[in-house]
Amino acid sequence: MGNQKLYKGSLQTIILKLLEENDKMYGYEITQRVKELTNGELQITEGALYPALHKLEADGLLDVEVAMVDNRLRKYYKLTENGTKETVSRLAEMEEFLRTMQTIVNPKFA
Amino acid sequence: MGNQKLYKGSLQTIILKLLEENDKMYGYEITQRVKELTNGELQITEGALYPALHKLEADGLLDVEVAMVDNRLRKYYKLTENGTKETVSRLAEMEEFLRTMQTIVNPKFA
DNA sequence: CTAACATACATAAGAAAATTATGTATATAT
DNA sequence: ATATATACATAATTTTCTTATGTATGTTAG
Repeated sequence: MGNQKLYKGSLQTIILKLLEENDKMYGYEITQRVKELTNGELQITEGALYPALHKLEADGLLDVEVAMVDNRLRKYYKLTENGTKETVSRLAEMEEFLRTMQTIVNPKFA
Repeated sequence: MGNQKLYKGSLQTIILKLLEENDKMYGYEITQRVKELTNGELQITEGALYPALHKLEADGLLDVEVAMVDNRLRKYYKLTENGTKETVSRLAEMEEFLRTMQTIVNPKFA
């Protein structure tokens, strides 16, 4: 993903959040949406993205559905029931984390 | 450190920030201050802390000064000139990261 | 008085999650 | 004809942590 190591550990949560909003998305689409959302700040690399998607699928949080569009392969991912539950708790953890980090780096606004 | 992988990548920045505020601190003190600041949310482990301090020192961002207090060894760390500069840019990156993550997980409040 | 807990350092083995590089293939624009 | 975009993938390596272990002293509770 991006250049900074700070994002390490948050990729799965980002993917889950996007799928919560968009019902189904394919890998390349996710990279583009993130780039767009963050004004280019965060560039998810393929070497990080695809293994992450495969892991989420293996863990039963995502289902995959293959499609051919314009003669190109696409793998659409969507949240499973379990994935939807897990997304809620991952987002809660993320918000807790963000609050905690704010407290540390900017105690005045905590 | 804590149990969540979200903190991965942020330990160095946390250490630098505390040293910016406190002039000089020793390892154990850092773990306690962080625990205190975060109401126990973030527990920095020794296996993460000491290698991080050694790396910051090796990179020329920290100076170390050994002391004996109550018959126990303490290694006081403080920012070098370079460390002070680096802290400013690391904190800027951290705030950018926090804003970006907020944008992603909570678009309404971006 | 002794066992647990706190203080204070350290390192080594292993796991997790990325980066970087590479590979395949099609479509479009210069 | 070449570069760029779309779309997937994996392998080698690096970074950063977790977990476990080791040394040593001081304090507190049963």
